[in-house]
Amino acid sequence: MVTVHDVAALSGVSIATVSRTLRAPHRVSEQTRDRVLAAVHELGYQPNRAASGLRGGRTGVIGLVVPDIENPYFSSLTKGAQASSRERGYGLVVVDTTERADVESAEVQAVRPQIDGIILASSRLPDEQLAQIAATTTCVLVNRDLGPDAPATPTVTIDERVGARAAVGHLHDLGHRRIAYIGGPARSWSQARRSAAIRDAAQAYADIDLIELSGYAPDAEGGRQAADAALVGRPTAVIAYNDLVALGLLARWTELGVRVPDDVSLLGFDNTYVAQLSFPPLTSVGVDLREFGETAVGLLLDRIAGSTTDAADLNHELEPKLVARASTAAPAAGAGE
Amino acid sequence: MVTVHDVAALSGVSIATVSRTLRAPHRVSEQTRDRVLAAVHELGYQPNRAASGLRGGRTGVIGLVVPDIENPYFSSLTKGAQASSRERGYGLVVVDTTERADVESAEVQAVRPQIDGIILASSRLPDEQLAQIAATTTCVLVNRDLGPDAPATPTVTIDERVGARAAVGHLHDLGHRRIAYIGGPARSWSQARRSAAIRDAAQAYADIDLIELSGYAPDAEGGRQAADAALVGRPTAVIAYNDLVALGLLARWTELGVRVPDDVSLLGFDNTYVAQLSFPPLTSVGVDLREFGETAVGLLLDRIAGSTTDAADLNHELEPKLVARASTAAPAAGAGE
DNA sequence: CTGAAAGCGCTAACAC
DNA sequence: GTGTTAGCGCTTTCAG
Repeated sequence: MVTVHDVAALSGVSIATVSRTLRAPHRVSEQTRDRVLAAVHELGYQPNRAASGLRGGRTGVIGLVVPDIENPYFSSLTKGAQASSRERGYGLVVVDTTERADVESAEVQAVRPQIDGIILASSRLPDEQLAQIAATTTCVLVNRDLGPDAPATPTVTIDERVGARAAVGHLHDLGHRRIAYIGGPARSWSQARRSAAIRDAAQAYADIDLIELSGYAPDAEGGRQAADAALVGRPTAVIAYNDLVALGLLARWTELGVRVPDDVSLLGFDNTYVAQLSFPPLTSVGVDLREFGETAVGLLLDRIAGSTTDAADLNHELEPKLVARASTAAPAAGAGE
Repeated sequence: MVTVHDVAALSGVSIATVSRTLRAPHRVSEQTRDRVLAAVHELGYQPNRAASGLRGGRTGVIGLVVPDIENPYFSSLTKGAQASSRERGYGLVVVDTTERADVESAEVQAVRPQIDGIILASSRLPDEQLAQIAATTTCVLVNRDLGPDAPATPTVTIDERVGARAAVGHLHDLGHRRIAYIGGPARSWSQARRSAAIRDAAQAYADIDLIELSGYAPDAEGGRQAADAALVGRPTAVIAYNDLVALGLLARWTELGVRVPDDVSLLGFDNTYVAQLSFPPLTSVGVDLREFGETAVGLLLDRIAGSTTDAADLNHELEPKLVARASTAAPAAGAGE
């Protein structure tokens, strides 16, 4: 392992100068700088982040905590976060909590000493515990907030109302009037917001009948489970809690001979890459997930860099877009009568 | 931040005893141990891994480098690795190289000082560079080797011959005699092994005609591109390089009115979770990917713990299994004549 | 502009 | 068994 001492020896300066050359180049004469940099290059010197963090307080590493890295939603988000933290010279440690609050809590405690800040995505932690972490750590919340009376914590969320309006509007434009919504887990923060938004969006149209179901697992299996119930009210279009649920619905329907979009239109949420994998490809509403990850990292890093703790732009709400694909079309004439 | 000093003060011992209580409990009297542990608990003390690594040489962190975390293959592998390293008390830092050798090289250099070892999955690095890393770092190679004359490096690979035999045998059992293989990128290490294995497996049957194509991108888009060419020789079954390619084939075929498995059977590789998302669900050949990740971590950690550098069991070759789903069936009577 | 020196939190000799 | 002490590699005063 090559250290500052090696570089110092080779370039004939003290270790302090080596450190300065790297951290504050303007405080070193140009010719020493060149000599040091040459030595750094020649030896392939790599500052030891652990040591530098120990002394300087900053570790150069941030954490990203997700419930399930296997979920395409979070893997795309992670990819964006990774790219953007690398670009800004930070390391990223990713933690998969396997959806468990206890694991999340333990892991956050464990990584805290070695990071400058943390991004908690779709945290499963109860409000008080989350508030406590937010109060003692530089952190950014993704897909989650703490209510108005909680300590000011930056959040990045999705504007569900915009998404719901896009979804419902798209279906209405196509001519759909009976629409079913297959909701996710009853206690989920996102499900609560999403279903409320869809209800509101539907109410804006006097002629839309909305059939609401909920409580399904937010994955393909949940979709399969919901496949029969979804069609009970004879909707001409179904909105699924997310793409995975939509894919489950689609698979089971195809098995049963129900055709999409001929018999029923199908629309997913989140716009994950799996929406493009099926046939027909899924119309889906969501933000660019990599960008989502990048935004969260940007917010956190700005905070760490210590710019203004401007309470004004603490909450970033991203606007989802609808990506129309073949799974939605006009209802068959005479359907849903 | 709470340190050893705080714990020492609260429990009325020296910092050395605190450290000992945590690292070598048997070297401390039972009653002091209890006192220290109580203090640790009360203060919520978390050892600072950076500091401990700096002094002790071991950081308690390992690295996992993957080409693309968004790819279901690697996200499942990562999930397994994460679970197993957590279980053994190690932190895991995941690096996504975005398939670029230069990024991989730079990132490996950057994380090296802060980790005890590294897992390189499907490395894009040229042999010499990889050999150089392997020589200077405790590492484990996944889906890649260095040839027989290279420095001894532990490897976890998939036994492609077993997989190919399972795939071809399954199709032969169903009655298929004309089989097409849609290969991946020409220069890929896995593609080279996989196509050779399939060729060998097919040759074991005198009555099988194998049609080989290759050079397609290893994703759904590659599959869509290959959809027409795949059917040119009128095969009754098609084996795809991986599940993503299979899904691309399936989507495009469905679009064209070609039915799976009625018109043609389809079989994927890797057994990623996306194989269960389509309709029909994909028959696929592969190992349990989480287990794959766990195995790699286990190997690395055994190595770090410093057990025998037994050259004997350096190369772990996992046996893939075929998971039969609805995408494969007997060929239609009179097909492929 | 540069060097000497103090210490970040921790572990591993080495004394007692 | 337990405490004292010397650093790990680095940054950062403080002198010069």
